[in-house]
Amino acid sequence: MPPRRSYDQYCSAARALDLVGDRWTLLIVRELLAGPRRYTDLHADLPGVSTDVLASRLKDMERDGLATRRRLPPPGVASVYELTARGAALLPVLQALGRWGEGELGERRPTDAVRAHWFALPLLRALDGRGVVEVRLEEGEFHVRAGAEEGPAYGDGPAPGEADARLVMDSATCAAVGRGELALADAVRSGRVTVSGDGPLAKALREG
Amino acid sequence: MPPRRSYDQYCSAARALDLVGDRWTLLIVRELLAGPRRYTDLHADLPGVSTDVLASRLKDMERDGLATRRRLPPPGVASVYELTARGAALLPVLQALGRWGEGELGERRPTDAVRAHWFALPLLRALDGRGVVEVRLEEGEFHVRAGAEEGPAYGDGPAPGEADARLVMDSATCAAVGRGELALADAVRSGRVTVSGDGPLAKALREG
DNA sequence: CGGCATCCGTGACGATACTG
DNA sequence: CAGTATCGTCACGGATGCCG
Repeated sequence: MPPRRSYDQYCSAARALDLVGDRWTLLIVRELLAGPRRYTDLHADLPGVSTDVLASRLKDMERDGLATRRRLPPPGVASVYELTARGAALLPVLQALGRWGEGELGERRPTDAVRAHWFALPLLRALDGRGVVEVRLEEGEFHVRAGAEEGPAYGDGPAPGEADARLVMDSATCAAVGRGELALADAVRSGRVTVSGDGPLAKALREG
Repeated sequence: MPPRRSYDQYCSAARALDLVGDRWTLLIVRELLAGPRRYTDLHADLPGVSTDVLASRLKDMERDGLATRRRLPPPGVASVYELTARGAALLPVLQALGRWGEGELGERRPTDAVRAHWFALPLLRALDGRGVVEVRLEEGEFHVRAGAEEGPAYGDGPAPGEADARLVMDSATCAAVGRGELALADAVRSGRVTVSGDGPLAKALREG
């Protein structure tokens, strides 16, 4: 195992890039912010990454304390990767990158892959700690745990526990809310978002 | 010229990494946040970058609208690179990376390069818009333009215009203030920072 | 079948030398 | 001074094979 390549600069940003500056690393973090994932899941949701690079990145992340590998309880021989607290602390980095990248996003290109939970990252800011929200788009369903102190920040599918609100919208609306162009309350008012659930958040959203 | 390599994901963070995810790119941005720089300056302050990679990154950044090349007025045939507004908007990304990387920074390694203005990036947060401040460390002098709407966020040497305060401290103190572990006012009170200048900020700092 | 390891072709990178 | 040219090396991407 060769020693990790470093920029060798006494600068915290350069040190961060020593750890997460390699190709694919931050996108793996984005995936794991959605909760524990198996190797095969990661490979499926990161089209283009080769098997050896994915394995190598996961090893690096384990060595560097960003992720851990955990055997799932029987039955099954599966194991999952999940972020450590240190790894999860990269959320602000991904948010800053995402905010900056919004200007470049534009329309979806035919070659672009999409996963529903990729819409969760920008929503996390827009919801600003207002609880656990489930969202259904045409592309799929995901949930956001805005303001949750521990555990994954978002995830695929319905929320594991009780959600504070369920929202149905299209991806353009979801993107606009995530960008902050459209307040969630306004989107509900204009009928672009349908709210269900009976938590306080759901009621507040329905009643404007 | 080969088409730019892309992750091909409909995700703003992935799009951002398409543009700034290559090795050295964000560190070049960090350098240019200190103001216009010549090719040779960049090469000198980024030990380890090869000449062709530096030239290639600068071309990419020009093509992508992150930086522009400008001929300096005669005499001299020099030209400088400087960030566009789009490029300067990467400041939050570098700040997020820097904040995360603080935990890894530790003591300076013998192989680590240091430049005075690398200490400016974390200070920008700690000063929180309190004006133009000049700082002198053993490693050199730099200035921070906290809260400045336009122009470079920081730079080497004394500030081009009038500074609101001048501070002398050691690099450990500077790093602690940048990390938020030590309030600037407390550092002044304990004598770890010497304040000069007669602007309101300098007076406020001296008077506690 | 999930989780890699191996092999191979291509492109990116790093160091040095050289040029307008 | 500001790059381009060259070259060896390494990282990456794709395919395939192995092994529990």
